[in-house]
Formats: sequence, structure tokens, C-alpha cells
Amino acid sequence: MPELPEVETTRRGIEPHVEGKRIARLVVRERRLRWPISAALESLIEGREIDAVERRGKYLLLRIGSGNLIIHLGMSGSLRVIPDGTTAALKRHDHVDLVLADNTVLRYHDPRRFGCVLWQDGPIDAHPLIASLGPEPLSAAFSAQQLHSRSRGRKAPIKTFIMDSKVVVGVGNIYANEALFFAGINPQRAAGKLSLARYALLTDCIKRVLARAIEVGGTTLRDFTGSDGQPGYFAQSLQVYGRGGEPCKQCAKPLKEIRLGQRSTVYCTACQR
DNA sequence: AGTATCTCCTGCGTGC
DNA sequence: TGCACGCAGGAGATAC
Repeated sequence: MPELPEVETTRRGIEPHVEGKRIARLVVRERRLRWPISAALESLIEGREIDAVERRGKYLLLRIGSGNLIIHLGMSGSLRVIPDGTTAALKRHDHVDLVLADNTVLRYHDPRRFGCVLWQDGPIDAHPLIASLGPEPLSAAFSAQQLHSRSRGRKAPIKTFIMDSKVVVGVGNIYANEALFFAGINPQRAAGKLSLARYALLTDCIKRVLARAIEVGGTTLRDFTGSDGQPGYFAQSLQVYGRGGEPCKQCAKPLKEIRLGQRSTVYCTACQR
């Protein structure tokens, strides 16, 4: 499940293979993604050049002139680069091929079809999916002060709060669980009641856990081409996620698993208060 | 405005 | 071996 580190790893992986290249053809085999792929998309982007590969939250942005191709990998999506790939064998759920002028193929694969491929004509910040997003977690705009002031009056659990993309982008379930463990904060604690000092620790832990995952992803994904396109998900050793009932790595007490906002939540009742 | 619930979808693990 | 089932989850849509 691509979280921000996997999306950034994907961005870095595909960038050298697609940046500055011209789109020869767009081949869509399945238009029914999170939102249907527009029937006009082919004519909108064929023949145009990809000027840059950017990212906002978990959205990948292929900048094409003054517009953007917005790609989200959803829960199960991946992109891979296939050099000279116009005749490469298709796997099930290979929904879209972006065929570049040098016959490199950027192939979008997404079994659960929770992702999307959308066109935005004009400034990316004007797109409804992008306009309401909170700050990037690895930027200076994501700070303890900002988080603390935004949280005042909020009764939602801190875990739900940091997973809200209007508050901060890119903190999915896995990293929310992990960051709260490192910060020693009980995921159920009301967001509005956490002190500035605890937010300082939490923002630091979120930044560290994401930065570390990007580093690991980057090393796992040396060769983005020709591989199965799966970045190094779960490459880092997880402290709590998926370990309900198993011993805490700090105190050995069994980790507790609960549901918070329909999401599996794992924490240590001793280490996280 | 904030919060909770529902929804999309397929693959996988589990229990019979 | 096969089937039914529950679960996984990003994030928008919807209903309070």
C-alpha cells in the first residue's frame, strides 16, 4: 500500500526515465478507476512533453506544459518503467501505458482500482483534490506550532487527526501507528489536549519515520526498470503496525490492537500514554 | 466546522 | 480442493 515514502520512491524511480520525453501514445485498457479516465485524455496529452515529475502528498504529478497528469496509486497501485516496452507482456490489472517517443513505457498497474489518472489544465493548486491539502510533512511548514494550533478544540483521536490530509499529507495508517509509538503517545488521546511539547516530539517522529522510509525505499529500489515495479514496502522494520498481540520492542508487554476510525491501530499501553 | 459512517475494489488468509 | 467469508485501506461523499 503506497504511502508517501513509496510514492516519493516511485517519483524518484521514474523521473530519470520520463522527464523531458515526449508522449507518443496513451493506451488505456481500463478506464474505471476511482474516477473514470476521461475519454479525452489521449488527445489531451499525446504528442506533448513531460517537463517534470513532481509529487504533492501521495499524488504524483507529471507536469506537461502548464497542465498536469495527476496519478494516485490508491491502495494497490504501482508504476514501472519498461525500456523498449511496447511489446512487453501484459499482466492482469495493467490498466494504462504511457508510451514515450523512445518506446519507453510507463505502465500503471492497480488491482483494486482505488487510484486515479486525471488531467488538470492549469495550475495544480487549483485542482480540488490538491487545493485543500495540508502541508508536506517533510517541509518546514509542517511544524509543532502549526499542528498544535490547528488541533485546539479537536476531540478526534490524535491518530485520526494526523491521518487527515487537510492537517498534513502523506501520513497513512502504517506510519501514523509507527510515529505515535516513537513519540510515546497513545493513539486515542484527544488531539486538542496534547501539549505543544508533545506535538514537538510527534512532528519530529513523523518526519524521521517518513525520511527513513524514503531512504530505505531509495536503496531498495536501485533499479526501477524491468523490476516488478514494487518499491520496498515494509522494508523498514515495523515497531507496532501488524504486530498486535506480539511483544513491544521496548518493554516486551503484548501490543494492544484496537480500531480507530475503521482503521487497525496497534500500540503499547505501557510505552504510549 | 467537526465527526462518524459508508463507499469504491481485488487479493489473501482463515475456517469449514 | 474449494468455497464463503472477513479483512486490508486512501480518501472522497454523505449525513448528521
